[in-house]
Amino acid sequence: MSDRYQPQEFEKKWIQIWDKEKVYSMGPASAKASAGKEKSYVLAMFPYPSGAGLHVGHVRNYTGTDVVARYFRMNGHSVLHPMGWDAFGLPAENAAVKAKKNPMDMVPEHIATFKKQMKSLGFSYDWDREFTTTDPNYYKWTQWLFIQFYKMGLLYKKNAPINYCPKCKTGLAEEEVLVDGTHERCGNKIEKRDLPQWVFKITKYADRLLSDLEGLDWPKGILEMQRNWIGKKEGININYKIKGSDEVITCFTTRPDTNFGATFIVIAPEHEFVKKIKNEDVKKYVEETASRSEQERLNENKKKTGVFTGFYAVNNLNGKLLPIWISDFVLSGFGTGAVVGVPGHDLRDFEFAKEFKIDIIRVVVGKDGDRSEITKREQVYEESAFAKASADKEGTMINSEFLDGLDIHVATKKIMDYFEEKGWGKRVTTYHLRDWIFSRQRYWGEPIPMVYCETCAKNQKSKIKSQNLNSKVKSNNNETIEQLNNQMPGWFSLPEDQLPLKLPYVKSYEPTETGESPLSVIPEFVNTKCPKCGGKAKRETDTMPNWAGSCWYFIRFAQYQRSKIKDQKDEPSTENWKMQIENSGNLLPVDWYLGGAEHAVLHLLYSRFWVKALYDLKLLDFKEPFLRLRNQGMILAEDHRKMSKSFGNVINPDDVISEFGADALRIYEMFMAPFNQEISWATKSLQGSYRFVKRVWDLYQNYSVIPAPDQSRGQAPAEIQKHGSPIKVGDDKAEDKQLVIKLQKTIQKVTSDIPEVKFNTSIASMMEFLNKWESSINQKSNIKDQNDISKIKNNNETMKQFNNVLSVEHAKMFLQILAPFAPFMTEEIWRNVFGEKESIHLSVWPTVSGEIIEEEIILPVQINGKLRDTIKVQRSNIKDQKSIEKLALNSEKVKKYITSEPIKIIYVPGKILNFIVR
RNA sequence: GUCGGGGUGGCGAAAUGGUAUACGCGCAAGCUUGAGGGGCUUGUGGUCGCAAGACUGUGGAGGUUCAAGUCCUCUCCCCGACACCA
Repeated sequence: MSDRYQPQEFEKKWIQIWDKEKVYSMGPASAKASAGKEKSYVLAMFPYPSGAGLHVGHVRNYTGTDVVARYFRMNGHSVLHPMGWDAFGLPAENAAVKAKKNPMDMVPEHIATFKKQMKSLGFSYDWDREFTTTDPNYYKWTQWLFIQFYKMGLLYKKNAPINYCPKCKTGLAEEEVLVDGTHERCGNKIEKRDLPQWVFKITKYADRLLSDLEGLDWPKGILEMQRNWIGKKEGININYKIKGSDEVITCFTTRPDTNFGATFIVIAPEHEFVKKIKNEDVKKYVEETASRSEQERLNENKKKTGVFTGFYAVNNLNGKLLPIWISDFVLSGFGTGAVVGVPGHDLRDFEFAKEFKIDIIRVVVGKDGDRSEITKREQVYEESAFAKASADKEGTMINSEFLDGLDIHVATKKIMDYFEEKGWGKRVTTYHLRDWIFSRQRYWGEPIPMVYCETCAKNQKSKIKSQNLNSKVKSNNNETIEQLNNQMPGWFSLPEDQLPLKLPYVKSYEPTETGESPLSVIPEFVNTKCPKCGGKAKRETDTMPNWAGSCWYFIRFAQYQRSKIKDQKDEPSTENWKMQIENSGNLLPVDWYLGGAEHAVLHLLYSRFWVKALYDLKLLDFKEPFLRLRNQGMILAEDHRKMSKSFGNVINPDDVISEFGADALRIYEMFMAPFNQEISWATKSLQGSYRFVKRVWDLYQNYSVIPAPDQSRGQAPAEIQKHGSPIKVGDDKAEDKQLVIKLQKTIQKVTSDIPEVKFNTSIASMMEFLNKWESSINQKSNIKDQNDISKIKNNNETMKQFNNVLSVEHAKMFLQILAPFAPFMTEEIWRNVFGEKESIHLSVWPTVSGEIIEEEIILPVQINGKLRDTIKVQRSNIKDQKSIEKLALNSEKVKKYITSEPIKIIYVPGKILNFIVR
């Protein structure tokens, strides 16, 4: 009698045994890596441990990652598969505010829940390496890194606009601002306020962040999003003299080829030149636009607004006067904040010209014979005046004197050269990427390890003044720490031995009235000694954003070995950092990084930036953190909406596990759809996976009650087991050959699918094998009446012969390829049914030797490309076209369609036979 | 608007240019009566037909090829990201 499948009973047991046996701990990495093994660093984006516990979406991501990790582990790689907690940041703080607790107290509780859930799912993490970003032992290093970046000149402090809610009197994070520009809590309009902020010079790395994308094995879409975010544009700054003034307006354009078509200039309301205009209309317009939020401007979208300044600029090319306008459609933050209007070939310029009745001149015509020229005034404001030709990035120049007849790309180059020769313009590269505001006026983050000393600031300032009399401080990208200090007089980083700068445990930590950090009202925190003069000084009270901890956590997993290397020093210093990297056994960088696409830009960009900076500091010897990236698709609720408490449609993994077991949940989530695809939960489909798991279980239970009938088929020799014996057909006469061939194919399929992240088809192929295995048993038992199968299955004596269809050795191989997906059940069978001493998860992945030996193949036969019949062909015969043709022509179905001598016969060996008849 | 990803049964989905719909769900019939989302067997794209079988079929229209879901051209629709970036 089969033992019933009761996963709840044995899953708990294996969690404990795996922990005890340290099955998934890699131990000191340096030792293992030096053993000449290939390494695989397999990482899932670590979670923010919320109070809600693990989501089935987490389960999907972590299971996929776990399958990959287990696969490489069984394939002999040295696998690093860690887990930790990203616990700083706004969500945690908000949750704590709501619960009226300190996040410091809540985080450990949440982590405990997450960890318990992860263990119940059987993820093969090396828990020896676990840490949370909120642990001072971790963030002392985050702070240390901040200091290194500061010292290399990557961090500076300046006034920058932050989101501020006047009603709540507090600074806000981007995430708290809704799309319509209101505060998510009170619904009030958000203002921008200038407050001093720490800013990261990420723009210095823009080019490298862009070009290094080349070598990454990432989803195309993510690469494209990063490229767009960096937004490199090559163009030219053209200087226009203002008539009757000494002033010059510089416009950035990527399309100087159209410059003969320029009819106006527009500057942003924030442009420098605006301040010099004394004109009531201008003043009014600028005030109006300032009072409207960026969102409002966008919402009013279609209609262009603007005001004429009364000034004209001169187009150097033809001496034409260009009226200078002010409009909020020109962004002060991009390019030079001034645009030359070419309404014939830019949609926005066109709309503007239409609105204010400005001339439209066409200077590019399409290649498709569209040669209409706009000359007549009446035509000018017709839609047709806007020529798509140049927007489509191809066309030929007209009305442009020496450019006439040239292709636009040739013309662009030529006129750029011309502008530069004449000294009217200069080629420039601009980026969409901005420097990264790194300050948060919030409690729940890493304190920024900087101190401000007023006394030193005064001294420094006077010193700079005297210095400046002699030599000017050059501002370039290679500032020394002294030069930097001169730019930020009075600011000092904490000495290394003062790290960690701990976040104080306090009762009240809610945002303050002034928009300053809550830490600023804690005197014990603020007041300190100046690291330089020893006098009174004040600490920086801003904290780091939640990105800080996740920027380098993957490095920490590899380098930090806590109990493993007892003498490992962990006090932040360059020496200790380098020592820890050396001891990390070349596990870095990350080989497989799996997670949601929502981090396409920010987290992935910031991490890449830090790694490059660390490379420049010679603290790392690689330039990219994540070599391979794969996205997991979201799981929606059964009703196709997002899972949410308020909808009441949340599936809790704990409930699923207690009902179906962790293996069934894992199999289902891997089988439900391709890994990267969004999918709705379906409990019905989960049952199908449960059924599969159960059927596998039942089949193997029959082995448990029968001692291996034949010693030679029992335990494979230990040697072979160690090195993974190749599967062979025909060793065992009793076996079903066709079934063994199917097993070979299944092993091949799963082996090639897992590294391609094709978990769904892996499982499908194993299901196919199971179907075949069962039907083979049915066949062998000569069951005529299918209804009796269940009766017979309960009879041990009858079952004995059924087992003969697959040898113990082969039955174990199937178990092995299933093991990454269903770790609990396979382990239970591996040890209890087959009596193995060591975990199946440390066993060696089965291999398939040589070609698959298939005696017969089924060959489709077509007539005129239409399938008419299939014929069985001996594999040995496969290259003999003549005999195969003959065989095909024996078929009645084929004969029927061949009424005359075939004109042509196409034969692709083993694939297809196609007769072409008239 | 720009970029990216997609359109295949009732549903989730498979298919190095070579038997379209594997695998799973659902459904139907039969069996098993331990029928409170239990098990087993068989069937299941559409149309016509008692059947054998025939025709048709991967959003649409063309094309390349002995052969197209797959390659090329055009087009329609859906999803995601960015968006007045000059």
